[in-house]
Amino acid sequence: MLSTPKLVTIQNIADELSVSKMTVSAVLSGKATDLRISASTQERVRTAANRLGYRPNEVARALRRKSTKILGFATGHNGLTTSDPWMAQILGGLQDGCREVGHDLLLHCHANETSVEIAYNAVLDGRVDGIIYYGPPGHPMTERIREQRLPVVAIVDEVPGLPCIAADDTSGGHLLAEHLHERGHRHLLYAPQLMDSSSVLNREAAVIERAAALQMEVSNWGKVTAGSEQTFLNRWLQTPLERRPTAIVAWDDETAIRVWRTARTMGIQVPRDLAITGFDGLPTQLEGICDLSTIVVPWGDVACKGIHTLHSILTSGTPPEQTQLRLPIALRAGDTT
Amino acid sequence: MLSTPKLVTIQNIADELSVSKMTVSAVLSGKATDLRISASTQERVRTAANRLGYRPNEVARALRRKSTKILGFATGHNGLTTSDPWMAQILGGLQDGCREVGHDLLLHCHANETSVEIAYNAVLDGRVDGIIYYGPPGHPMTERIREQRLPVVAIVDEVPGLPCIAADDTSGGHLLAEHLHERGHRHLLYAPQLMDSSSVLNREAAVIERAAALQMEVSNWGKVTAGSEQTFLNRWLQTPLERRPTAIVAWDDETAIRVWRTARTMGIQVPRDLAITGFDGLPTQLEGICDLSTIVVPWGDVACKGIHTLHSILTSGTPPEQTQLRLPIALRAGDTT
DNA sequence: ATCCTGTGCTATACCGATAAAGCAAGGATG
DNA sequence: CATCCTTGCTTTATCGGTATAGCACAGGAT
Repeated sequence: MLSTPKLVTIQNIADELSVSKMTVSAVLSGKATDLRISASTQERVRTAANRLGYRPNEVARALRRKSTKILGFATGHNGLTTSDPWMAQILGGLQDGCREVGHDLLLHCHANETSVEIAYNAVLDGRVDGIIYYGPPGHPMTERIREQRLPVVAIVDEVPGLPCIAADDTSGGHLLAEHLHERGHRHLLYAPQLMDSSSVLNREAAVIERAAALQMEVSNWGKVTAGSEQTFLNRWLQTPLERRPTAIVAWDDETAIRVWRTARTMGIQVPRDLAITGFDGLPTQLEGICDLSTIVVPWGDVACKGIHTLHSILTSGTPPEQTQLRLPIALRAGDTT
Repeated sequence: MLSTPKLVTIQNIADELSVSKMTVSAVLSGKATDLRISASTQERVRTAANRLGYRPNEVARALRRKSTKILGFATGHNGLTTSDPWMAQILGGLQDGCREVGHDLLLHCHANETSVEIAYNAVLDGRVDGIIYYGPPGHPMTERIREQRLPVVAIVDEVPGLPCIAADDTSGGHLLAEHLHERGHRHLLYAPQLMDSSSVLNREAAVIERAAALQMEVSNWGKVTAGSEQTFLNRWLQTPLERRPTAIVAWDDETAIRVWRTARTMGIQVPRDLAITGFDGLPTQLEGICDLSTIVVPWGDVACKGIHTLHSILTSGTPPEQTQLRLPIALRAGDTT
């Protein structure tokens, strides 16, 4: 029969040595000098603990110290799952961060709205010390989180009133516009995603802003949904050359790839006739097939820094002065511009 | 200042109503009839609990019941991270399973060997009730896990002495050999990975076995490492036609794609001159570029079923009779065979 | 009048740790 | 010789719940 193994407690060791359990606790938690435990007793306790294979019960500790040393992760973006490619990077970063600050990571990213509610409750239930939140600013829970001053750090997307670690999407948009300008483009076509994400909106705003500053025209024909690439490109083909954008700036890598693939099958020369850019900088197992020009978002770093920020909030009791952070983002010029 | 919010405890409610905390506990944990609490008192307790926003402290409960209702996940495969594409699917399955059985999921998949040790300790520390293990059978920790009869369920790779949920890799290998036989191939070239994984070894053995049964020849030129695809294919080109394998059976999708890509640049016609198959059935964001013939491994289902198995072990106290499970696997015939 | 039974709750202990105060014995000090 | 300090531990309370036993009171049976 498999079952939770019998635990060796501090009391077992105390009985074994005929000392009080406080003595054992003091020795094993390093407070021996505070309580003035003799060297010989310390030695006896440590030996017995080793022999019996003692491990302190973390649940009991957590109850006493009122902290589980577990951090939670919740997403408020509907439909987002751990299978999404950038989520994998985020998870990796969260784990790295947790290891660095000595906490564990509890996942609450079910692909539905209850995720945030579950995570929110997890804090109130004392299951986690704090939460990393990746979701839209308007989620109903964010209001409660602010009101109750719960230890929550937002990542990737800004949430008013909460500390936030994100990528510098604005710089990313600028870099993209500048890059295309350098390559001689004067008319861009932005392919947006209408999602409740400040990150995505920042990308768009920055491209448009910098493009305008560089005297470039920016068109917007609405989103390129999966399946509508051909229609989209047909419209492009039918546009007279003088009014035709020379580059499509997709809101993310996936869209860019879809457009690129369709363009290829339609005989459109990339980047000669049409340049295409993405945004995300995701590695893919098919890398090399399409060397997409894109902005590399440091997903892992954002997540990792988020954990550190959360940890310092929990440790210091107050949010660090710099709770809004934008991590540097870089252009990766590929073959599509 | 952000910090752990002030908790409403059972005692607060008891004080408020001038009843004992046991009364409150009984009502709120549904044991009211056992303890014969009057309907009016029950009502008063519930009202007060709602008004004060009471939530039971899960840590205190966990201490008493000696179960955290948290399950851990550990990988013993060195270098494996959450960014690996099949890991994303596994994580998704683990989460689904956890939600179904009402537990939380704690991650311990750092990309190094200590992952298992950390997870192992987490059980002993009482932080998690049990563990899902994805790693090689020979990991030193697996021995201790067996000895101490810890609640651990292996997934994907078999570990002697532990319950295991895996994909039916053997059937997958058979399907692959049969498929290639049907397409007229009589000489396969197996591109293996030498890794300490029963899953991968099963794939290989099954392909070879069924190929032999179907009178097909199977060659093996060793692994195709990243970068050596060209050398590998040159050897293939230089092999006289009559001794040349007509299909490369790669141990996984990623290798298959690498070979396919290189073959294409070398002007080798796929599948006319050379067929290529993978194994994993991963969705990719570049899907459509290469419609690889592969075996679809139900990673998510394996993980989810693993959670259910672990849960039933913890609940029943004994491993269910059927602790070795192989989930069905399917062929997805693409354009490369 | 006494015993018994059911109702409705309270008291106590416990889960496994830690914080804080207490206390006995021995040596130093006045 | 009485007082104080130091050493080396022990005692008690606490974290926030739950399990178990107990107890006061009312009403019916004997």
